[in-house]
Amino acid sequence: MNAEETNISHQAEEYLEAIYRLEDKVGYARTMDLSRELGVVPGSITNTIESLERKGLVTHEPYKGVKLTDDGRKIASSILRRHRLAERLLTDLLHLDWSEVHDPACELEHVLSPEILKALEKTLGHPKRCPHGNPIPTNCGGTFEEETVALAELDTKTCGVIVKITEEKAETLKKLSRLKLTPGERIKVEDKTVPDGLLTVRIGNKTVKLDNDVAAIIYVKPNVREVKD
Amino acid sequence: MNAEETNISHQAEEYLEAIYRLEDKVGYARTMDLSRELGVVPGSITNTIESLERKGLVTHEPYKGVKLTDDGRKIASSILRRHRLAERLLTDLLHLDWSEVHDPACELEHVLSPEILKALEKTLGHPKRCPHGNPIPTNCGGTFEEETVALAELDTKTCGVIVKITEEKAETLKKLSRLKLTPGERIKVEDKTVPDGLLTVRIGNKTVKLDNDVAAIIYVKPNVREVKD
DNA sequence: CACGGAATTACGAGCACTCGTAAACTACGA
DNA sequence: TCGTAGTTTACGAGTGCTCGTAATTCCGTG
Repeated sequence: MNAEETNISHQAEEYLEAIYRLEDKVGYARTMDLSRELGVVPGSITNTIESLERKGLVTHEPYKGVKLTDDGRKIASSILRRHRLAERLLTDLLHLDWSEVHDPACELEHVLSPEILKALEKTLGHPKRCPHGNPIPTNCGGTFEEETVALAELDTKTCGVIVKITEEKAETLKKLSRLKLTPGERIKVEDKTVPDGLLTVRIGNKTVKLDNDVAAIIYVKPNVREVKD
Repeated sequence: MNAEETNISHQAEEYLEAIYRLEDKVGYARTMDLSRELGVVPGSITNTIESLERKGLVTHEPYKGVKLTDDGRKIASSILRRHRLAERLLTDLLHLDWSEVHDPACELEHVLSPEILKALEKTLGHPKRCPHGNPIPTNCGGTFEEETVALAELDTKTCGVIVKITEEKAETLKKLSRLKLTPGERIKVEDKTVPDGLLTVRIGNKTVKLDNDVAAIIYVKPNVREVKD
């Protein structure tokens, strides 16, 4: 059935996942980005990328960037799928907070067999998004992306519903969780004129100030009252 | 907090788990048993055992057998705990059949953090046994063992309730599952006089013949109508 | 066109592990 | 006392992977 030896190490899976995420977010994956993302020195990145290229999972144009091949994208989206379903397992079934499920899901994603995944997806009711609001790739590798805009780019005095948070650092998420800045919540930009990159928003019945870098990872669907799952 | 470096590889965890199971079942763990259990040549077993001994996890009396130390037992029971809770996750929450959860649980057991485990146990309602009926070690390492007897040793014409199945080979379990020979079911020995190591039992409204080696891994609580969880 | 940041190359090295082999040894029952 | 199954010993070896270093090369910009 499967001609090629798909012998991917866990670490290689992490590489593919990171590339996928970066392509998703900024359209390309550069050495430096991967280096930062994975906590590995640039030289090592290039080396490992080369080995992934030998396996036909990425194409690498020197000094241009890395792109997933079809095979690579298939694997990467499968990993992301496992990752995000694992996150929903942790939130929906084990009732952990959405801000603390990313790291454990990084471990789980490597041990979820297709059979488990199938059962998991069925139990969860075929969710479309992970707890952070990012889309869960389908079994065939497709994703449906909601049209959203970064909170930082929303006009003053406009409302929207938080759709997704595009960063997974534990402490950032914990902060957002405490402020109830959660996917699905209604949010309104009160003031953008404050100097020093601060943004005033209304969430629930509270008003909070946000750093611009935080406002850059929160994506919102503007001018709607709610977002269907 | 923890003085010692607890740096156990996954494979070493499998060793400890196997030793624990064997001690439980027959009271000791010999090289050959481990060799069979783990699919590794006897010489290698002794080698690895020696490294476990250096870590203070087992004691090894040459030509006598291996025993877990207190430290080793602590780790082993924690692994078994993770393993069996993982199995219940798969059966109770993901609705997989109890006959097919052992192998995936072998993978899961290595990535279940204490936090996940705690949430899992709470969600499951603090179960006392795995889907095969074997006791789940508590957080402190204790277990409560039901008093049971092997089906093979039950007298003719006596009834009992299946408490546990003490083997985890997928095909054996699948066979039992198909026959509804499941923990919790009432069973009655109809006939033991058949030659050739066959045993006739009544389960549900059917009568089936069992090999003696199968009857040896089914443990029963005799003369009761049901077993509490 | 020179400069600085980014990327690449070509190593090496370490590691941690795991397992197998083959030869010697022990225990234990016949 | 002997034989055999079980066990230990002492190696080696592969292997697979991952990462860092350091020197070089490329690219775009001023």
